[in-house]
Amino acid sequence: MAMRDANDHPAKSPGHRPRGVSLKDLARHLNLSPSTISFVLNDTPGRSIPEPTRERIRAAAAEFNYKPNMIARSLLGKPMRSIGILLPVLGEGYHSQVLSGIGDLLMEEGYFYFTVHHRHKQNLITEYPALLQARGVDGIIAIDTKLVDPLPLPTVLVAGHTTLPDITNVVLNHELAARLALQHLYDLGHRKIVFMKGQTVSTDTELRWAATMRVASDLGLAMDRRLTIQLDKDSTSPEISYPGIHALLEARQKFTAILCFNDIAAMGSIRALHDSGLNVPRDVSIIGFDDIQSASYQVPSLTTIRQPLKLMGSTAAAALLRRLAHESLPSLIELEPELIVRESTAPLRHEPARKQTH
Amino acid sequence: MAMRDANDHPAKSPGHRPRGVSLKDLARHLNLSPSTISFVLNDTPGRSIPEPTRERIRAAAAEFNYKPNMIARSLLGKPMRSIGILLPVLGEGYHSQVLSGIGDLLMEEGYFYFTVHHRHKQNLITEYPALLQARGVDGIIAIDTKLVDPLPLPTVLVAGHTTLPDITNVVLNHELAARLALQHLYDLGHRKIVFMKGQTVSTDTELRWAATMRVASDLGLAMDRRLTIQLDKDSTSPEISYPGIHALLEARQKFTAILCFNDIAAMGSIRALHDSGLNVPRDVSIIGFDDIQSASYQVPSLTTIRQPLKLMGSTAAAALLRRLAHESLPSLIELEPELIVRESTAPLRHEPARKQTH
DNA sequence: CCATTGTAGACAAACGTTTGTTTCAATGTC
DNA sequence: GACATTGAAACAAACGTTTGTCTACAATGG
Repeated sequence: MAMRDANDHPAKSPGHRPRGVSLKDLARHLNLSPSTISFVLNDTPGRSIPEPTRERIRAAAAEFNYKPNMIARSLLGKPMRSIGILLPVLGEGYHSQVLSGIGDLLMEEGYFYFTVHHRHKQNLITEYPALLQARGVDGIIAIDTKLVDPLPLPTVLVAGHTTLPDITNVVLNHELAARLALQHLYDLGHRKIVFMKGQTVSTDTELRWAATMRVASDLGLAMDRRLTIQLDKDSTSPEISYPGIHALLEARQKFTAILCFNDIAAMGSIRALHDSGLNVPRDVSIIGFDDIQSASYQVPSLTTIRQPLKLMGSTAAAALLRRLAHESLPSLIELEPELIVRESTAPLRHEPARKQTH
Repeated sequence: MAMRDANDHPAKSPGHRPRGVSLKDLARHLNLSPSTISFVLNDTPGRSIPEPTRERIRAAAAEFNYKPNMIARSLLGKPMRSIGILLPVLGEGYHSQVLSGIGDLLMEEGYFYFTVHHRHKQNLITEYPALLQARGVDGIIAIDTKLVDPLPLPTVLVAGHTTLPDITNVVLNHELAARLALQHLYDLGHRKIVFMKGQTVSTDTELRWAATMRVASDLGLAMDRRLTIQLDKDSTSPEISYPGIHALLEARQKFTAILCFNDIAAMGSIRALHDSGLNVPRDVSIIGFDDIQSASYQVPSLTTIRQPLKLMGSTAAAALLRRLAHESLPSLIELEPELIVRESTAPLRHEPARKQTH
């Protein structure tokens, strides 16, 4: 049962990294060569090993909980079965949900993954892929990340919108998203709508804005520059939308609805309105974007455009695995948003609106 | 500038894993031996290499963006500078915040990490460490995970409460947490308090419950079995507390405050009360636990016991790195909670409470 | 002038796998 | 009985590093 010889200290020479049982250990124990064991454990075709020997080997492998060292294996060019995920920031919300979708699928398929956050810093974005490669990842998934150079490894982007060759993008149908949101507000009677533009670091910002503009003009909705909020703080906390809403109220702008860039901003907006004595949805309708987990448990719960975030994650992961298996892939995979109507939107009241805000 | 010879296809034989520039490539280019380059790049002491040569090597390394292959290096027993993180589930809330604290510190120190979720399944918990080891991690951090066997690698636990030898636990001072929460409710005049016990899978459940019992008895608060909610669904969504609250209302129990197991449950509780026509904090005071990011942006915002989650994460990570550097560590690191008073708690009203709930 | 020392490197082994090739005995064929 | 075939396994090279040892040459000292 004792695997190692008596004089074979578990922690060896200077570089004493704890290591599991090796093929060699097993070989010594079975009086076989490492290669024979490798053949059996990998079911390598074209090698004749009699069944009794195979049994003996498999039994010993199970007994000593032998796991092949992926590191040695990958040095030979075999896949390491681990991948790298690049994202702007850890924590709640959008990235977290996508990550969760990726993680579920990868673990199911027996892949492990590194998570790497770069806070949109360009030097980190360019540096990390090589460091991941040095750790043996087979491929990379980048979420909401602006890639400039092509990566040295198979890559799939979530919300990436790049035209780099050989890269698959998993994106939302922003045109439909904008249509669902604006049509909903329009049908409720809203005409004075505040538009919120995302932070410039976010890769979705431009596409979504353009789509929103197009749909607004289709519906004959006026685009009033003064009813536009530009998010700037690179934060994942609801305070991002606080200053913008506050400025609007200060300037005594009239509006009856806000189309928020995401649910976090929607939460902040509700809070800001609430703090100024305005009620959602009585005085102002709010529509969010993403449908993060807490959106349905807010008071009021958020009407929002659901992005299938987990699905986007798992789709991206599945795409990368297919690419690793040398299947060919489309360069664009578009997923459909969905309007989720909850409490934060309501029909326009026709009584003369609020007057005093503070 | 072209690094490889003409006949040296970038994608070689069958096992064509894309690989970066190797020491050998560099050696060929510089007409030096790999070892010499290794000496220079690692500043190995006791080797005499003249400055001009050193410069030449460093220049070439920079030019070709050479990064040492950690995999080959780790095969020799050197640290791989990556670690494995074990946690129950991805997504929002507690784990996510701790993870964020760990991730920040690790990346700052140039470490990479695998994230592995096991959904409290015992077979996965026992299996994953060996698979992480096979991928070369130097150590493991486990969050809210019930370990049974000692791991083959240096380990730090967050909210682990194990007495396994050689393991450092990073935990909250639950005694103080319970005192802060109950004293707050007590001072507001509440005596009929609902206690909520966490899911049995959560490692914090027992300690927190025991501490709560002790403090309650210190304050002379009655423990009414009928005013106890046992969470059971293993979920991170607010619905976990919905059934419990609902049952309480059905049974027409009288209570004026709820001490929730975490903020998620608090959100669900507020929602459940709200749906039954009860207002928080007017009719019932709610106190949460954790202070997750969205706690302050709820309406009403949550009074809660803040766990320094990010700090717990970074503390655990720092501890692991110290252990990897062979420094000795205490087996317990206790961090202090903090009472955050917001809108969800209020003084007890003395008018006869609500009567009809539906 | 020859022995000693020091300098600037090259060389080789090792880590744990995979895999193409070789070995050796037993069996089968003429 | 000589020879080819096959079965079962060992052997060896390779992957990209690190590191202990070795070599070639120049400079120094007496």
